[in-house]
Amino acid sequence: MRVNKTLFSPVRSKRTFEDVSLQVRDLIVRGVLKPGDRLPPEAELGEQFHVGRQTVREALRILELSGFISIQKGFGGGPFVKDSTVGKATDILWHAFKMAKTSLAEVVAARLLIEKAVLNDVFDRAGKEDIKKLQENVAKAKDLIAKGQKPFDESFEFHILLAKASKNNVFVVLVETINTIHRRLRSQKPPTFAMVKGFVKKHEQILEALIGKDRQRALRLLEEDTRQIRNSR
Amino acid sequence: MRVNKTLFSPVRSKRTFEDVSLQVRDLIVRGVLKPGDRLPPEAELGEQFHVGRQTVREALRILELSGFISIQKGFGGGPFVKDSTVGKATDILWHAFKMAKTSLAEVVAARLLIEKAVLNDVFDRAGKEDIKKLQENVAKAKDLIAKGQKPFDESFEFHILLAKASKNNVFVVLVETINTIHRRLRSQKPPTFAMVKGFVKKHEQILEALIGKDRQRALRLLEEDTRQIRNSR
DNA sequence: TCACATTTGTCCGTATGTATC
DNA sequence: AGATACATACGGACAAATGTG
Repeated sequence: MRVNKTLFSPVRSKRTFEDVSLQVRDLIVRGVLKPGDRLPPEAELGEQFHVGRQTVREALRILELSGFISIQKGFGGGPFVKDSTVGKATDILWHAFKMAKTSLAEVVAARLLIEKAVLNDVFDRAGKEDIKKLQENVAKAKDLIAKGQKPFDESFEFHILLAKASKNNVFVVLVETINTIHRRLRSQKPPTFAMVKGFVKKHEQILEALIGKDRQRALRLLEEDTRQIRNSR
Repeated sequence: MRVNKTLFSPVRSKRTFEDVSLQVRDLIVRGVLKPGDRLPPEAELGEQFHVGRQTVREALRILELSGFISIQKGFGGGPFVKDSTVGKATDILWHAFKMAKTSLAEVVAARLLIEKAVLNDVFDRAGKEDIKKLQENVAKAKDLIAKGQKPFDESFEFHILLAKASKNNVFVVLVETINTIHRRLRSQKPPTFAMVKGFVKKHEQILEALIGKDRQRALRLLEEDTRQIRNSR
């Protein structure tokens, strides 16, 4: 009796460009190649790996989409090692949600639950530096408002800083991802000046509650903040 | 004064293969092309888009890595539209966490907080069908144990079913992502038979608490279950 | 401003591997 | 077992972009 090969052999698809991309990826993940490093041009990579240029290009496409490298054309150009890979994951998840016809309400509900869990952790773990960064963020946002500008990025950054104060990198990535998706979902109608002003006001109050160690008030304020964002559609 | 081009022109979509992949991706996202559909072979796609085969191939690489299509070789093969795009995002996040040197403790903490939030929602939203699916899952796991096999996938699936019972697609994706990463982090030491048996026991108790509407007990059991998994390293 | 070198982007022709009928 | 249809891979060629002198 012949062994069913689907049981034992789905391990290798034997595609050369995958092999090449995996080799380069490992060099980056293991830190041999560091952010900012320039890889050899396509032709030279082909010589070193003993493969054609087309194969190299397909490997580079994979690495580029995965966020490991960026590519610049022309003199002095070529593939460069990038530092962050979160953005591309956000992009893929965004399309995954879109395909699954995920509603805005679902995203808001998920965002609220996660940020509440994060905030709860922040109360136990935040240090002086974290508080300081949050204060600077709010101060900058208020400054921009005073100048008549919308502190859109600062308003977004506040939530990232909160996640960082939880001292858990997973939360930073999750909050970044979900909030980006949330922002994209309602991007057709950007918030008005009054709305952003309301966000900053809430952020200031959350920060006060955090300093005053008033956990329940902070959680309630965060909920109001998120619902405020939801209604901005 | 010359306008800084980084302010206005980061829109560059000058690359043909990006254009091609975007066009095909939109057809899939908008549902014109549905899961299981077979796309024309590379040569024909090249003719329709008026581009070369290499350009088509690079576009297909992007779509493949993004999880929108899979590619089969040989007669009757070609690019096929896939249904789920979550797996690739998980892969990218996994490497992102790895590069950021995220610890197992951080992943476990994040997983626990999210699953507790999800379980809390499940108490309000789960219907009869959800309970039934969870019961079937536990029954199958117990059955495998009785046969002396490790119900590894079932033990994983239980948490996905819980997320689905929350009726929020975002949670399904998040739980799937984090749990997969958690599993990979401890994959060097797979759980023993006794451990998996312990998981299933906890799952059964959580299900009982869910049916009995004992929210606090269910949350406590979930915490025990997750900590049990952590200790299996 | 004008070449000029470097490197990616693109196309074509061709050959080989692979899965199905 | 052989023909077919498809992806995979190579090499050559030229265009386009980009920085240098």
